[in-house]
Amino acid sequence: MSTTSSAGAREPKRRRGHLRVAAIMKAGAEIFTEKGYDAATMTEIAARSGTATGSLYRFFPSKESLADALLLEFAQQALDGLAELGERAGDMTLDSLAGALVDFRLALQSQSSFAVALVESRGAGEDKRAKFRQALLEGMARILRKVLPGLTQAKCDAMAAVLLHILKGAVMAAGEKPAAGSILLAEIREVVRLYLAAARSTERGNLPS
Amino acid sequence: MSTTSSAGAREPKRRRGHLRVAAIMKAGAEIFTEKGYDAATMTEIAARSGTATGSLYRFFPSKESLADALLLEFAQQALDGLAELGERAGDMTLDSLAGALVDFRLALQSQSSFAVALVESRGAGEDKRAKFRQALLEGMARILRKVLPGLTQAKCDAMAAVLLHILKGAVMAAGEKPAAGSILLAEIREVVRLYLAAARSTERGNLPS
Amino acid sequence: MSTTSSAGAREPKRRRGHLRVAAIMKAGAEIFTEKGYDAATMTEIAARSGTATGSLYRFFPSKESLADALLLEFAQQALDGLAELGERAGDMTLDSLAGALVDFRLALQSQSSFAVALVESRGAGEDKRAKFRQALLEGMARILRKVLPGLTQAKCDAMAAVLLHILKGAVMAAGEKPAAGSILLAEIREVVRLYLAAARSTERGNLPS
Amino acid sequence: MSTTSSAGAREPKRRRGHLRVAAIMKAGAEIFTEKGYDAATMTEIAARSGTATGSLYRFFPSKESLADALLLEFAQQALDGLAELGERAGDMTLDSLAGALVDFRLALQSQSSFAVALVESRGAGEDKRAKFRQALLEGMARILRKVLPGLTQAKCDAMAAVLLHILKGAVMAAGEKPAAGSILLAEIREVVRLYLAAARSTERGNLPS
DNA sequence: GATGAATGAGGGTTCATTCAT
DNA sequence: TATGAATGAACCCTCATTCAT
Repeated sequence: MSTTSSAGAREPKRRRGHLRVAAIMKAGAEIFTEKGYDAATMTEIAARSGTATGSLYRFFPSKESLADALLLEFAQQALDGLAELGERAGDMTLDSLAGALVDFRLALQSQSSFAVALVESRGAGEDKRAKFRQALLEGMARILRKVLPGLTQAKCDAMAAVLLHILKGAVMAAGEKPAAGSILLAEIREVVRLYLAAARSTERGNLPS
Repeated sequence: MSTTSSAGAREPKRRRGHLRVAAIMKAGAEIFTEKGYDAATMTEIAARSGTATGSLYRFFPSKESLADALLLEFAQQALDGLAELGERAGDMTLDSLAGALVDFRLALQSQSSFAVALVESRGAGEDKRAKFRQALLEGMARILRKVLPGLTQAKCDAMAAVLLHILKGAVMAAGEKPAAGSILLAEIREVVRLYLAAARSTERGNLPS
Repeated sequence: MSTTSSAGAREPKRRRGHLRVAAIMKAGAEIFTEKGYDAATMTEIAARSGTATGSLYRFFPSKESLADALLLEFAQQALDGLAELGERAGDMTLDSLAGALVDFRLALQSQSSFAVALVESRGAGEDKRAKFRQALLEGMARILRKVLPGLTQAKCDAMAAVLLHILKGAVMAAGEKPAAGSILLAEIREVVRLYLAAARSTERGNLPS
Repeated sequence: MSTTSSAGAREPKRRRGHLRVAAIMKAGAEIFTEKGYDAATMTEIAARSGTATGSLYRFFPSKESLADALLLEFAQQALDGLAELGERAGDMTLDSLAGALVDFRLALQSQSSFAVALVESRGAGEDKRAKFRQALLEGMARILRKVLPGLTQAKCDAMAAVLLHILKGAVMAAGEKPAAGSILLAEIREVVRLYLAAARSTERGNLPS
């Protein structure tokens, strides 16, 4: 009881804490996206999120830690999205997989366009990004193994890396004027499809079962 | 002879100036690449190039001007390389063109690994980059029109953008351990080849002659 | 009561802010006076006022803004003093007006010795100074019109400018050793008196009523 | 003979040196006038005078020394002009002396408008200016003693200082639009005349002979 | 715990002065 | 001796971070 009540007493605080953190991360995401890591200022992030600088530093003890948190969130979404796609992948044609991959990447971007800037730009934190990248690669490789089971491990890893890169191009497409953009998107989808299809025929040779 | 000697009288200065500029651009390239535009400091660039800050500012009157110079050099190389490739493209199979494109991109990167960071990075100078990118796209589109004359203008432009993006992946490959790297490179070459080949069959439809 | 206490809650901060600003303006006044605008450094002003550079910039976001504030304060005092003198001027003999003008100028200087350096000094902000000077001239002309109503507008304006300049000489007097200084002051007062008296006889001619 | 010839051998150099110095001082005067002491740069002065920085520093080993030389030149002119006026003063009415004094001050300004800025503005070199000012005061006092021989020494010195200050006002007049300017000048001349005339009647009392 | 004023190291840039040529 | 490129201390200003309230 006392436990419960004390927990209850704390709950609002925690909830408030969560709201604060969410507000800060939202503001951070926006401002990092707008200006890049270096040009973003903690003061502005604090202001936009309606937080005092001191409070901001209670939740994120440094600018880098805020960027890290944002990155982590991005990684979470990316990995979750990839895993979820992996579960559906078995039932898909390569064609629709290609589309799904592009959509996945676009969704990622629109949800967390900020993080990309961070992932690309920061000098420090190389290792964190490497780890995240590794996880992404594994997620992608898992999908490939599911839809193209005949591939060697090495081929699978290489394809994962290449696909990840190609998909990044979808973002570029989204930045263009709608007309040109949708053509670009179609092209990217087509490349992905071609790549997967080619891999399938390669696979045939390996897996004559 | 007297000409030579009199020319020599100022040569050392000029030569030293060129050396200085080269050293500064090298250091700038490195540090911009390592840290990005904002986080790079003129002081560090000066130090790494063995120059006093004041001297650095004699050659490049602002941080931005140094970045611009680096970008220009990169653009020059990129555009020249692309143009040169364009001249050879007519005589190539799509296969060898794919290889040549990848090689071109790699050469670009190794010569000017720096500029990428700048081209990607945030801030002012958006327009300069846009212009450069436009030039690059045109160069690529020109090649495509040469080897795939049946393509529509729009398809050509879209392919140019997508190819440019895919080729950027070659850089990633170069950053890997040799073993994995050469596999990755091979994959990218393969994707490019597939993409070109697919475009050629599309083209057949358009150009039934 | 509660009002008082709640007001008091922020009072210390505000009071400290005011003290800070006052200390900064004092230091700025001193150092601008000692070295002139360009040679004065924000670092030294910060140091002399016991403030960190960053804090200084919180209150005055640029060197120019500090100079402006100083100028404004000076202008305020000058204009107020002149206006106040103008109200008393009607009841004064020209003799006591001469003394009052000199005293006014001296008071101005001792309160704000700083601003003179700024008003005189070079650079941007020419217009602000021109505006201020214009206001001063008008204030002085108003006094003259009151005590010498027969003067033409043009004569009045000219006299105002000349008087303002002569009075500036009082400052010079204040900078001398007391003995020589009081003689100088007496001379200046005398010149002013002479000038006013001469204007009055001129005026007689214009206003034979 | 050998002396003569060796002197002759050196003469061209000396002459060239003098030309250089003159060019530098001219450029220095202009640029100090245009921008003030601090904002003027040795590089620009060198460039405008067609001199290499190194050479400039051979003649004037520091920025301050150049300013000093300019000041000295100004002092020379001022003192010479005053002395010359002193010689004519005996034969003049107070009226024409007033005019002559104003003209003298204006001439000084137009010949060396630069130096005023230097005399007023610089923090260092207080002593040099004091010495110059002292010489000026003596020159003025000498004139006064000549035209108003009955004055006490103290009165004379005080008047000299006040007159010098009033005359400075003539510069202000010269800066105005012609119309207003000539009115102002007339006023200043009038004040000077009044001041001198009043002193003469004072003097009468002292010197009833 | 929350607040936001205060801090001061560090960034880009300038310029008086020096010194290799 | 003349030159002008090189030097580096110092300037104005910013902002991540701390701490008194």
